[in-house]
Amino acid sequence: MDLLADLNEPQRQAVTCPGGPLQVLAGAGSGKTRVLTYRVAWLIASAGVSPQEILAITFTNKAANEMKERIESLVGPVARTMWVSTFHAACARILRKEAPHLGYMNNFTIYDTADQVRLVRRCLKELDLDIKRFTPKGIHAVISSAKNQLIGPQEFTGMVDGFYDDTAARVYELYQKMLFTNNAMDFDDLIMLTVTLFKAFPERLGHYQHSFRHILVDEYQDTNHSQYRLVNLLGRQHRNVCVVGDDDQSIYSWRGADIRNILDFEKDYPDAMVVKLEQNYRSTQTILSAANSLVCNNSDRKSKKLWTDAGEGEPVRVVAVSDEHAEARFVAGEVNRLRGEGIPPGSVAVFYRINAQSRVLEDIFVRYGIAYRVVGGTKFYERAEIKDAIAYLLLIDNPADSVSFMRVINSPKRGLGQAAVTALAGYAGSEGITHLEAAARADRIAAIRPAARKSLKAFQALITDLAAATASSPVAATIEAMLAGSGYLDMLKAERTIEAEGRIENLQELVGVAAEYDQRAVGGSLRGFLQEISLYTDVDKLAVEQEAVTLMTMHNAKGLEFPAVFIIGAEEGIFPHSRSLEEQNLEEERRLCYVAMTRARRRLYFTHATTRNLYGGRSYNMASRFIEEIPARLTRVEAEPGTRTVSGGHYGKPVTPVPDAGSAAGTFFHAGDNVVHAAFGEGVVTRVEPGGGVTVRFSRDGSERTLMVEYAPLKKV
DNA sequence: GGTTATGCTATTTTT
DNA sequence: TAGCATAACC
Ligand SMILES: Nc1ncnc2c1ncn2[C@@H]1O[C@H](COP(=O)(O)OP(=O)(O)OP(=O)(O)O)[C@@H](O)[C@H]1O
Repeated sequence: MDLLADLNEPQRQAVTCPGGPLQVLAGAGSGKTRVLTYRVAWLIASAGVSPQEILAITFTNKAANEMKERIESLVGPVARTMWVSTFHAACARILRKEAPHLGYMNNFTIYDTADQVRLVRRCLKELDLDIKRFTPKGIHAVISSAKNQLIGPQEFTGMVDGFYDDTAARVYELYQKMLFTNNAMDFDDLIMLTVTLFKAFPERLGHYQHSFRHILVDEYQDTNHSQYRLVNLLGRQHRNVCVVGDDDQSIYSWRGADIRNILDFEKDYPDAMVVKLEQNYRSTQTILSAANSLVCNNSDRKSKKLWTDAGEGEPVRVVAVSDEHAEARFVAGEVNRLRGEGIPPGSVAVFYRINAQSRVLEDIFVRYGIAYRVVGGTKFYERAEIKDAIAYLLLIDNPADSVSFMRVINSPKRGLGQAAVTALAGYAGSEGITHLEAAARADRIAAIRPAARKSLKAFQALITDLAAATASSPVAATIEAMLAGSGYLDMLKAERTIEAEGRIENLQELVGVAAEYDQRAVGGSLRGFLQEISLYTDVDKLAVEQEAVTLMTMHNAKGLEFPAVFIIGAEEGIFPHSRSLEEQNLEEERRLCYVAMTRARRRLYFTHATTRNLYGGRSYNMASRFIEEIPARLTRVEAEPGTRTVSGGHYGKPVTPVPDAGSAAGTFFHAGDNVVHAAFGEGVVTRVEPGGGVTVRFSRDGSERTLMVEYAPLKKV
């Protein structure tokens, strides 16, 4: 069987394990994901397991799609009926069928984090609590972590004490009630309610236990308790549970992930077969040794061997720069240099600790003309206009959804004030009807003025009409009709600003996404579309655009690999982040560093800046302790000219100056260059000034301005 | 009731 | 710094 030809011996052993509990605990790049993928393929192709009997769990939707594709390429289209998804998506799929058992409707809405926090805020207000003291975010975090522990509202109330937690418990109860009346669930509910369902309806559990003959979980080190329980319940009958992971790569404890899940697997399944993988197929020996030395500073870990036959490779480069601009310029210059070494920009990734760090990088990349794409950050689906549009669609699909109703009832402005909306909500509550139904009966609500009544009724009619039309029209058409009919598009057009144009473009992109869905999904529906995008994040659409540098947080980098990796902002306070230090999470930060480093195949860089602007203030940071945890023999330490380090010479090695990456104005702009400025438009360089300035004459108004190259949003054309 | 301004605040990581 | 929420104002 040629499936097995792509595997080494221990991998083959894991892949062909006939059944029973199986654990693969192994270091980075040792082929764990490959094992999982091939095991699924093998089960289908050689063990007579039907694809429908397989449940494979991945960490992101993107990883799920990749795995599906890979399996399909190994065993053919039969693979399409497998369940390969995230925990959340799998549970959502189960609950779409089973929700009525729990009193929810099948078309429940899934609230994203912002919706959840908004709902908590509403609960706090309803209970007349001090929002300053009990911040919606804080309370939400408490509720979320309770749910991750499978602690429902009543149970939570019963077990906590102390004023804060008691208050949180009251909010939790109301919050859960509100979700229920809105026919909505939050992310954590997806898992918790699935477990609840299985506990309350054993025959439903039996059904799924029976149908999932094999359960496989990737990135098992980042599962939380509720997910653990779920796997445990589902796997009870066949006991064909295969988990794959690396305790050193557990980086989501703040989201409830519990490293004990993987460490205790053998306790839960004493008969488990345990396979170790020790050959790394990704990185050079230098990178591996560096990462390993680093992570050895953690206690409480299962030590793992890891070797490679890829050779020594280049030293890890550690570069000191003066500030974040110099840092970005260094990276940009290096990206250009790497091209010459056969590493195109598409093979380069830049990782940072916090999203805010991407800004400067983007600025400089634009100026250098380097293509890049940012993964994560302000996400497409979190933009206000997209959320508004989706809220309309959700309301069309689920008239009971009061959060969506509230979101869009006055955007665009419909002449409804606080008073009218409150009266409407009150009426809906007392009559036990939805907000939308209440809008239809606006005439009966005394507190609402005639003009407002009229627009409420019009709104209700709009939504109802759109809902009636959805069955017979493609999703894209529904969205277009909604944008036009609601006046949303007109509102943006009337604004006549750059931002509004951008928003219109975003909405067009949404229509595009829907059109793509219409084409692809046979028997597609508005509901299907909404369900698909409700669990969708930007990481999932990380398209393999060639030639663009990838910018993302280290968390997003999990599971990926790149020939060259830059880890920027390697400074105390940033990485490790000061907040993590406060919370005693140094070891998790170190694991994050380990994950980031082991994404690199051949080249690895750390940069740290003496000073940087962050949150509006200037800070001076020492180089990250993580840098010092890498043995000096594996690194090459350098400093850009003019860089002074904070603590001075704490490296074990003399510092070699690095040639300037080309920041001087002269190297970038020449008299006669055509340029474009973000605010002033197109122009031409008339003079290059000493000291990093250029004089540009702008064609728009004929003005001449002298600009500092370092700061001006100026680009060659 | 709507608009605008100012005033605040919170800024880690995300399915 | 910027993004949001509330307050003052029209
Ligand atoms: N037997 C093998 N022969 C050749 N290449 C392999 C083999 N096994 C894995 N690889 C390659 O090694 C790389 C890492 O594999 P994979 O992503 O499965 O590892 P992993 O253990 O899941 O990594 P991580 O935990 O770091 O995300 C991939 O490029 C994969 O194609």
